[in-house]
Amino acid sequence: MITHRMPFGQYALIDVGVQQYIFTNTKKGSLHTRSFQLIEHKRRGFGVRSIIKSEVHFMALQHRPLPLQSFRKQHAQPPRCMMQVKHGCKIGREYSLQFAVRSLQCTSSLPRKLLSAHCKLSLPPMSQRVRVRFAPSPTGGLHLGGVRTVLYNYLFARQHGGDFVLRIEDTDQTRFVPGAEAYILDCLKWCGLEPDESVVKPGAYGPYRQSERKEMYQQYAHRLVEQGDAYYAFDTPAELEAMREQYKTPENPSPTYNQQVRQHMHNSLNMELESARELIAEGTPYVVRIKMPVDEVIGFTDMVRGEVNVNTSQVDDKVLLKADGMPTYHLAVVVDDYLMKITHAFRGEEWLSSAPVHLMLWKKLGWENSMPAWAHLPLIMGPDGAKLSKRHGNKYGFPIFAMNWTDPVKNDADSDRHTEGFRERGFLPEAFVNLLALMGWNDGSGQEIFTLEEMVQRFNMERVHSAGAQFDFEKAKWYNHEWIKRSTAQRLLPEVQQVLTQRGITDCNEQVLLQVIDLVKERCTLLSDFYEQAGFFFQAPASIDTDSIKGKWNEQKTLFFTELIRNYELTQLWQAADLEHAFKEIAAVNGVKPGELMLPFRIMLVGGKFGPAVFDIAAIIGKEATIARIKHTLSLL
RNA sequence: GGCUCGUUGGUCAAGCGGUUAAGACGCCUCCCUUUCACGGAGGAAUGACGGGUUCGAUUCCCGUACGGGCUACCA
Repeated sequence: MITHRMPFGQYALIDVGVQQYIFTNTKKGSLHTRSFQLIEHKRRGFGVRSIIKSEVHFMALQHRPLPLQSFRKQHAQPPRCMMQVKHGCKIGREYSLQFAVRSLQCTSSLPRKLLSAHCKLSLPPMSQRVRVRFAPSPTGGLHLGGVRTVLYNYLFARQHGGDFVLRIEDTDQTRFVPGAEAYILDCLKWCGLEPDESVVKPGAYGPYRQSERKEMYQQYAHRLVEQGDAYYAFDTPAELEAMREQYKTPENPSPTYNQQVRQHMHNSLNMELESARELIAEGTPYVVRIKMPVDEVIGFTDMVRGEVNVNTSQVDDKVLLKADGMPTYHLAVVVDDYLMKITHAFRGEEWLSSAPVHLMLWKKLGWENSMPAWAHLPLIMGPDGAKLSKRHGNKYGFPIFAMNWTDPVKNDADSDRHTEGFRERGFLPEAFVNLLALMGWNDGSGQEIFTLEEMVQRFNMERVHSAGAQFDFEKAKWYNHEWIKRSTAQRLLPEVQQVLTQRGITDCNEQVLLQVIDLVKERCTLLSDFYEQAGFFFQAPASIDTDSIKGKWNEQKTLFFTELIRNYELTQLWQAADLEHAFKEIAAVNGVKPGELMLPFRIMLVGGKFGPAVFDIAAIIGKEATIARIKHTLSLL
């Protein structure tokens, strides 16, 4: 018989006779539906196998973070639900336990590394006001993945009644691109994802540009040096290059400034701190690097990936403060997230491997209790499976950026100076945001079309995938098509007007246009399609597909159309039904099947084999245009 | 190479130990439609591999393979 203990936060402490185990769940989700990892055990006398079919009781999950120590103090509270060990087994040097909770079953195993002291949760208490941030660097266009990150931030913030802040990460002076910041703001505006706080709408936590917060970072960098958690390094770029060359081997193609290497470099670790200060006083350029501890395991609970643990020995000593006095991303995110009271940090998976550095900083700066919950979002890939980049757009012919972007630094000779955006390609912002949301998230119901409001309602981090998704432009177009079909003519009006204007169709009656939009919208996948589908209502077609008529043309048909012209010229009735009636009557008189006449008539009016019902078209374009177009085509045959 | 994350049809994906393995995009066939589209009905196509646990594994565990990411005084 196994006595029970209970989990707090994510821990389940289980007494197994004389053995004591502590479990923590390894994945997102609640305790009874996820797997657990046995993270600490004391073996006394008998193996896991002997507890097969024993019973374990434990407490229900409480969504409250708790350090291991305090957990231990409190574990005497009464259990709330039962867990039954179903079986245990040994795999190599590891153990696997399987147990059932109520009717559900879970499996756990002993991890390879015993991670006893590192099971602190990173979920902040939800009583705190939720604050999230998107922190782009203004170095160019805003691409898909960026917008998706914004979207998830936005949805999460709205859903929890929190704040969404936009922070500009412009710490790299060398990569400054004029206009990029304003462009990002414009993109967010177009998408309808406007931040609550930003450079143009400051809140209580400004400034919102990192370059304007320069001094703040320095004090923390120096504090870390004081504490011995960071150090000054005087290595020149050439020396660093030499170091890389020196340590480079086929097995280790990219050596890092790590725990071994730092002992041989020009830094304050290898001299008296005073001498280092003197060097600095003399004006020697220096950087501050973090001193990663030797052989500690550092881990956190990622909202999408579960437990992530890394040994600090594998992490290099990243630069925190650059020689120009600016912080690197690593220092800046931590300091700013802390100062801006960020509760949840969403970013792309490309950041996962530097998370240990950030974690260490939170810890060493003494802010561990305010650390945000992390969520590393899956990457969006190109058709070839690699992280989506501008390159893919060029190669496969689809946009990557939200809106057109012209790089002011490049000149016209550069082929990639101009990059096309989804907006200019003819996407509706509603569709763009919708399709992005579904790259990595779904609500489980099978629904694919969501309004922003619906997404705010349904969004749930627990349903965010951990695997990357390949971007499929065909599917993206489908979303747009769906949105165009579902939108009212009134909603589409401004965009359609713009498309037509750009193509030189400037004076169209608004009422007529609304009618036309409803008639043709189901044929438009991109907004630009409205030119082909609606343009002929306002302008005679530029070219007529006479080849499709000529084959079956004959004198009889010419006679029919001349008679039709005569009839239409005289009639006062110009409704679609009237026109059709007259058309069929004349066909019958001439002994021609209407079916053979409809296609030529359509081609005369629209130029090709497409468009809505012919008589609807004739009714809208009016008597004059209808007759003129028939005559024009007749002259070509 | 090291570390790390991932792996259900061509693509997006549901599923949380027992299913004929949803649905969507794309593709194909048919119907509707005197054009194109919309709509409707069908179809082909899926759990990387090897072990383990279990009465039973797509689902839990381990390993291998493959893919991604990171490996800058860039973010």
